[in-house]
Amino acid sequence: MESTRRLTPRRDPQQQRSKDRIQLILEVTARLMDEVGFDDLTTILIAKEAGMSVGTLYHYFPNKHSILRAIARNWLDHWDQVILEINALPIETMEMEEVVNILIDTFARVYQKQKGILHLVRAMFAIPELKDLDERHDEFIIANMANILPQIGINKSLTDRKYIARTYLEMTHALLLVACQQRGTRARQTLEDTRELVYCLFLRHL
Amino acid sequence: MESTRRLTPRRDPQQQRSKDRIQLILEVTARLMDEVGFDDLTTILIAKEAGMSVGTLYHYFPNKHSILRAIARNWLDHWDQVILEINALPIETMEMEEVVNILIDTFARVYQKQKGILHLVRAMFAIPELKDLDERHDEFIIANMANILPQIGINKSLTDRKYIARTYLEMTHALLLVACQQRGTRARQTLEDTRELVYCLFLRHL
DNA sequence: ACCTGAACACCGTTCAAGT
DNA sequence: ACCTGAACACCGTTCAAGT
Repeated sequence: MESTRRLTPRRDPQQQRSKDRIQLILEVTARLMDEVGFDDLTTILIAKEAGMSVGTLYHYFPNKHSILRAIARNWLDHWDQVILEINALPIETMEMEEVVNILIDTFARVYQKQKGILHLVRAMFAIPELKDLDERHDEFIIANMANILPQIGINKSLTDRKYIARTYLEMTHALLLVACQQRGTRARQTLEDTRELVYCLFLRHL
Repeated sequence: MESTRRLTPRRDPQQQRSKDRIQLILEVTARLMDEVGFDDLTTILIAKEAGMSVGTLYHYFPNKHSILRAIARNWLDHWDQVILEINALPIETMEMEEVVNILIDTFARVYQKQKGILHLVRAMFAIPELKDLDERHDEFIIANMANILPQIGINKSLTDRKYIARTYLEMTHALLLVACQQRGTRARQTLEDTRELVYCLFLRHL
């Protein structure tokens, strides 16, 4: 252990009451992140809004970043689960176009589902302590995509497929965030473009 | 004025000595940003490394963010200038492929030129006070791209062209940052992919 | 056993005093 | 006129004392 700071909750909650409080802290933090912004989000404010003292807050989370980390984890875990489900589909039997549709639709839903996604992504990018979470998740998505690619006809080396998967991931990430900030027709149009560009990327590496 | 915080240097430097010191602060900050990271970058450290007291630092910059803002401004200004130069080319006479090549090559050079580009982009994303800089710049690039598009055969409404330009900007931004983190063949491959995807995006909206 | 909040450490910023 | 750095405000974090 030594000087490495803990980023996980101090201890696993045993009682329902504790679990509720942790959940409450996460919800309050996610809400405040949207309301007061990232900079004015203080631990004392979070504690006050959650109806407890700072001390109690620190009883459940070892530091401020670990709260954001827990929110990020929930989101990334959901995403990981979704890619596993896609990977379990009978992809070899499908058209590439259909697979791309499923990928984009599912990913888009993952982004739209998370409240305050823009702030969360910003936090993951800005806070060094959250970088490892983001990186591990990226690698997980990339590994799964590298597994999907040969099933749609991209029979390259694993290294090459991982490389393609990274390009896929970064591109969709950027464009899905744009779509999250748009409404109605425009948002749908961006999804269409994303779909088409992914299709284009895959065709190029066939 | 009232309670709005100043983000520009306190006063325009009149003497060469002052200009040198401002330049020194910017260089030291850019270097430290890479060396100690974003979080451990304190004003006292910057002042010490620049061989002056905090007070003197604050004589030239009203606050910490304004230093990062000045670095960001320099980069964005360079970029703005580059897009103006491209816009001044006889684009109507060129093939779309050639135009895309020039765009990607030039943009890639803008990204590679900036020392610590990843930290800078992170700062622009994370610090709300720098958001307006980024937004104004985005709009400038988008306006110029919207002007270039009809010259390569994309004759849509201004709104539609701006929309295409945003997709172009976000996509290239994401992928050029990826390329900055890669080396040699891989980096070149990412540039190739970016080129191809932009080409694909433009063809789609022809 | 769990909670509180004053106290501590640290960093951004200021300003009275020095040259 | 310019510079210094102790002092102040504020926020993350801790821990002795309370229930």
